[in-house]
Amino acid sequence: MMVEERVAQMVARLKDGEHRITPQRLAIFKILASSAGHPSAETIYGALLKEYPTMSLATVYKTLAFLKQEGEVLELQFSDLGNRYDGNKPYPHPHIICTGCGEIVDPCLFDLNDITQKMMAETGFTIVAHRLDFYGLCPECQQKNLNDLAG
Amino acid sequence: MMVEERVAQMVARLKDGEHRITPQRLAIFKILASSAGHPSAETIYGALLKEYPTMSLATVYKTLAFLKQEGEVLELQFSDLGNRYDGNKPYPHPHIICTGCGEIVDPCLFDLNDITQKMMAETGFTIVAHRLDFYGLCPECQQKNLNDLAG
DNA sequence: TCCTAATGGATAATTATTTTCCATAAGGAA
DNA sequence: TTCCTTATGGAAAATAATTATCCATTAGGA
Repeated sequence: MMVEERVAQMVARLKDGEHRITPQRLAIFKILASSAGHPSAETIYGALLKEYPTMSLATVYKTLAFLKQEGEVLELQFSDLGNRYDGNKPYPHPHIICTGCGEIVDPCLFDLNDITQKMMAETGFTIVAHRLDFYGLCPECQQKNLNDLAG
Repeated sequence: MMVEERVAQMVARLKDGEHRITPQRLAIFKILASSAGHPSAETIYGALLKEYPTMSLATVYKTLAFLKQEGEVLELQFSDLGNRYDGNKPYPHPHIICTGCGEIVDPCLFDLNDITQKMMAETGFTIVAHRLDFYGLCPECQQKNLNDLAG
């Protein structure tokens, strides 16, 4: 989906819910829609400061909480890296996290529907979401490690 | 594995590494080995206070960080629930988390080896660990919801 | 028993996130 | 377009989890 398309989608959905579209919110939507990675609140805040010098971190957090509640953003919780946000695919999907540089990548999708069904049958839970993260070193960090060993 | 067996295992491994076995550490090992659930640092601290009135939360955190580094405990990070610890199966395995009561259950195991192999081939990452969490309502919370609606 | 580095505990510090409170502004209504 | 109401933004304080500091204590080998 194109960036403008995704932004328009967020705006439309929020208007339906009788929520206001403010310049600050729109700016945050744009950042989320145009981020390939998974920015933190702090990263989003930093990217907005030039255009919105009065922007407050609290506003970023409020907007993220709001988008999360509306199902328009996926929150990935990390107590060490800080939480990260995905506004492009706000539904469960796998991630690969580099333990070297902290990069978070979306691999091609595959779904866990079959496994989820089995889990529900086995445990009696009603499962509505999941999270699947793989941890390792990205190609760049692997190379860097080799160089460090050689040098 | 029996509780004593697991505790003995932790003690043996730490002694190998030239680490000291103190009464406080031993007590934390026992709690971890005998917890079916996934206690938080605070929960472990609370359980120890009766026997060790001078126990400090810092000691619990230090010991958990130490066990994590030694690969004897699995840390599950949650920025909202607080981190939880699993000293019985300190290796990646799936969890089911109840969004109602916060309970964390281990379903029967299945492995993601095949999927992990595919991920590595696709992305070029060297994957060394993963995390798979399912979110939903446990049977008790489902029943409670029904009762709330009826009442 | 002695010795010494590792450890425990009280406390302060950090860091991410949330709340408060009030002035401001969005956007529907007139 | 102007007005009005109420949601929102922003500064700052408050929370809460976790980590670091500092020093007295103690585990456990010599």
